[in-house]
Amino acid sequence: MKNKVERIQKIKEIISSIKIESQGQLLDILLEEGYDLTQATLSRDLKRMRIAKVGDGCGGYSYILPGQNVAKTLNVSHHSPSVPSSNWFVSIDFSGQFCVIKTRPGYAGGIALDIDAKEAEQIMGTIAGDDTILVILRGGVRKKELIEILKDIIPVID
Amino acid sequence: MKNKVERIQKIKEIISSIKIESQGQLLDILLEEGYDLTQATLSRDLKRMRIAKVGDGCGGYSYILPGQNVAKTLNVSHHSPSVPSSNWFVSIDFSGQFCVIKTRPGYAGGIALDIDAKEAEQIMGTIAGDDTILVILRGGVRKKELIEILKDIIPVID
DNA sequence: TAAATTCTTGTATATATATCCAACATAATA
DNA sequence: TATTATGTTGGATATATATACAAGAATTTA
Repeated sequence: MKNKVERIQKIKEIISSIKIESQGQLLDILLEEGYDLTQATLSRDLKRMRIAKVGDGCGGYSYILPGQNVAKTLNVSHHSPSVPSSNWFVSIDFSGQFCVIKTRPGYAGGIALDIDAKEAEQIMGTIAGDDTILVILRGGVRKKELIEILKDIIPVID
Repeated sequence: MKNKVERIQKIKEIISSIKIESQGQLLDILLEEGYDLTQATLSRDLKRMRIAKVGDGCGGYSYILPGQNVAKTLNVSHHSPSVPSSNWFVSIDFSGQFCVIKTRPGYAGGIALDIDAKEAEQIMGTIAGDDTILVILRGGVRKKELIEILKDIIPVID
């Protein structure tokens, strides 16, 4: 099956570049890209590839590659029209006066600028690496307050 | 709900000690242990805990904690941790929930990837510059715990 | 305390995912 | 080549998992 090798590669590529929330979503993208397969096959592929589905900390789910943090930058075709607008988002976590937002590789800096631009008094500052943003909050600021501030940057937040 | 905290702890315990293949199996164990809950609640717990279901490589599935490494299908660390003389390492410091690792110029990014790849639940995230890595820990994580996680990467640590 | 708000949960159900079976393809062996 | 074994897939379906909703705790606020 010549097609299978290619398909597996493509799945990796997609999952490492945009946020996938279900097999159905991934299937749609693959079909649009011209691959011919069914959900049954996709399920088998994901099992063999050891791709995992986990909560994203934000009310949704996300499929992740084993060791996805070892990020290789791919030349990805972003022409899929069904890609959600928040395709950079990976996860969000809170701990004390900090919030850590994980993004797809390369997005952290840009998103941090957006957050800074809101000039919210509750936010003391942000530090961004390549795929992680640290948001430092002023004392006593609650999780909910920050979510309120971020909700138009992270649309899927709940 | 006083019970919830305990239950969450128990779930971690079970998943880290025996192989769980489905929520149903985990649910049965919890019920036997005297916990009173339904599949719906368990599903929510697992989502919040970011526990993932992945193929086990042997025809089945396995639930894993965020800290447990999924065996990667490919690619290994470039600068082998087994090399005793870690010429990149400069210093390590702890302060509250932060750990700052200094490296020789240019190494920080690569080492940070290795730290991320461990997917340790105690680590909330890392941010790397050129010669400095900031490791952000979850609340209550002790210095000793982090050292245990890092000892593969920083061989000289004690 | 009362009222309002925010959690937590179970039931019932919707949705998502895995797998049985049969068909066909591919590869290996005689 | 013929035969056998192994692998891949889709369709249908079974199974597993997620969630809307409502009820009742727990927590906060007035």
